Amino acid sequence: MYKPATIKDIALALHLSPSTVSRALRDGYEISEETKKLVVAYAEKVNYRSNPIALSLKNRRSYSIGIVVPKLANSFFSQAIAGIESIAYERGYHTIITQTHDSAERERINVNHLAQRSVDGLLISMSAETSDFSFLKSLHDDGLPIVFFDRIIDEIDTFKVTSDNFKGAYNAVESLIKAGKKKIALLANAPHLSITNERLAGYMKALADNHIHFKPELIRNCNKGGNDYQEVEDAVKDLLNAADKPDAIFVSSDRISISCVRALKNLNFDPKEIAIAGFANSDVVDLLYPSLSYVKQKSFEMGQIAVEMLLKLIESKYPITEFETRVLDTELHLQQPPLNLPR
Amino acid sequence: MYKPATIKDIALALHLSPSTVSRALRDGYEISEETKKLVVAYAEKVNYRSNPIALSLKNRRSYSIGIVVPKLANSFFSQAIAGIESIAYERGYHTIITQTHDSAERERINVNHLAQRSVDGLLISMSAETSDFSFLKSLHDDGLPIVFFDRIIDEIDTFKVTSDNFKGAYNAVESLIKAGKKKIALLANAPHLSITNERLAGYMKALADNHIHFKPELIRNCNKGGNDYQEVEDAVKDLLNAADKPDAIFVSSDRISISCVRALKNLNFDPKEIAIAGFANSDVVDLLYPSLSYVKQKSFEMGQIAVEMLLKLIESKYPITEFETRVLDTELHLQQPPLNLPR
DNA sequence: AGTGAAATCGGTAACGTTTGCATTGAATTT
DNA sequence: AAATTCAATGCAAACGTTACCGATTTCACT
Repeated sequence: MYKPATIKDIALALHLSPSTVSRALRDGYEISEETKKLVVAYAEKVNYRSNPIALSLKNRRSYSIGIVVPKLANSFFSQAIAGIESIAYERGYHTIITQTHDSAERERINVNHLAQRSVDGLLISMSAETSDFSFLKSLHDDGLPIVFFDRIIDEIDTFKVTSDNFKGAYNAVESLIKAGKKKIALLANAPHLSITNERLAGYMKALADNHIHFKPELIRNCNKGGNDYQEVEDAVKDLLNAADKPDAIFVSSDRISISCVRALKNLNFDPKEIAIAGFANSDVVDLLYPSLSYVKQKSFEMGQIAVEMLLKLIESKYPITEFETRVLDTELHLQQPPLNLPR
Repeated sequence: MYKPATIKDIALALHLSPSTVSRALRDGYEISEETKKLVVAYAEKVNYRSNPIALSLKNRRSYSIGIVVPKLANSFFSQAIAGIESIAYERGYHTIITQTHDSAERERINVNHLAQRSVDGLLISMSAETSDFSFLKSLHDDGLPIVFFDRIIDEIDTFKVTSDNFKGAYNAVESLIKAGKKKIALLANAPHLSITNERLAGYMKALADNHIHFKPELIRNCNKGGNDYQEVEDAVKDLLNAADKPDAIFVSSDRISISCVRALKNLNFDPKEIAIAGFANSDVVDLLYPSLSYVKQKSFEMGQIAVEMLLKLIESKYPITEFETRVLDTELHLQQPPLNLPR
């Protein structure tokens, strides 16, 4: 059985008390240089490592932060996590990553598990399914530092980072209009997500500013957030079989954008006839066919900002009451000119 | 400050001792039904959750397993993790996911951190950069259960799961030959990875079986494992600018396959002239252009099998000395017939 | 010589939980 | 009635660490 050396072992071997050893290892001022050297040397020899579990129990601090995202396979989130880690490691924190697969129940379980593992704080992007935030609210009320990113919620007052979803959507839809599209459908995520509504607003404003009448019948919500391909294909089929067939689709969600591309391919639609623009952070969007214009979020930066906010909360001596919601720009990548395809 | 209810709190409130409360909650036979009901009811009321940290300290068990992979953004790994979680949660274990970004140092840090957090076991797929396995070996010798998956190593004797990389490569290369390709280049990952060599062997055997002379000058290794796009583009450019230009490329690594597709696009090669076949687990491979034949690994299943092996190790009463290496089949998806592209 | 301040170290409790052992009281047996 | 059994509960130690409070020694200064 794996049994690492403890402070007690060292104390016993060196005929010292555990407290002296502890202080020597932490370079306490009250310990003589001589003893320190002795202890440090012996600790080195037996490869002593302080036991983080014992420390967590004692200090109620773990120097680790919990991350909760819907899906790791979603590039946006894995990029954001990379951003989080880049800062966290630098500051001496470890990360514990969990995914919810957009299930409200799994989210609750994961969050509670993290809280009890005494993570020092939580970074969370909400699952599409969650509508009851009370479990988070009570943890937050109890003093657990939480920062929301991307899929933020209004119900809890704390630091938040998200993208300028309104503008991102506006610009994408505008680009479609400028390309001559007149009937632009909207394929959206679950309607109670913050990002869904902001992007919907951007879509509507772009239409209005360009004097295009808004038609509710051109909107489809995919409540499973693109986790279920069939749902997306059905929506696309439904839209494109309508009498008043749209000439473009704006997709307001990362995963759904991909599914929409696949649907157009599977349904054999001519890419010339129906343009796509959508949010997408996959690192291969530019290689997809049919190709699309895409709105890319600054996922890595968002992760960095989120974790910095969280560390501010964690390390602050005094309770913080003034919170900020950072909104990041998005990047619009226009659909590439028609491929130079082989005949 | 966040402070959940403890057994002591309950004991105090109910004028009982902590031990009685503990036994009541675990349904100990020595406690009267009456008391049990009382305790359980009160625990429910104050939302008592046992403190996993204290339990870990006491039992030297954490009911959590550590996962170490090179990169979450790599679909293969996020799929494998989903497989791991599906079983782990069912069996009452939690997962702690970390990524190494193919850095040997980060790998060592993460592994040691997990070991000290007293995970009950480790699931690891090695970083491309690692050549010194001593840190793993010593942990394993000390009794930490470890299971390797996908990128396995010979140096440590334990359970392992990987794909039939030989056959996967063989079939892919064979399919290229059947499609009439004669000069097939190989774009490979770092040469000291287990999977690299197995796939190389499959490539060579397929050539030999089809009486194609093996030419070492058609091989390029990307030591950064596709994390550096430029490295791949350079290799592709180099290959295709040769006098004896290949008519196909077999890519023996997931990320590099994607980079290769991108390189062909950026370098403006005619997909008709140069075919690609490669390992790839991205969920959008089928939508890429230029398109390719791809070998898909059973990532989800691999994760499931790996975690089952690990749990066997963890929960076994007696030390296990007979180890198995499972080898999973791969699926070959042939390049789709030429797209019905718009003129 | 006496006082006291450093310097250096040890003892103990505490974090939350479990567990072997001791204790209590009541019920049962002889 | 005394002895024995049994059910129900409490006590204390332990997991590894640190913080507080003392204890001891040395040494300088009056």
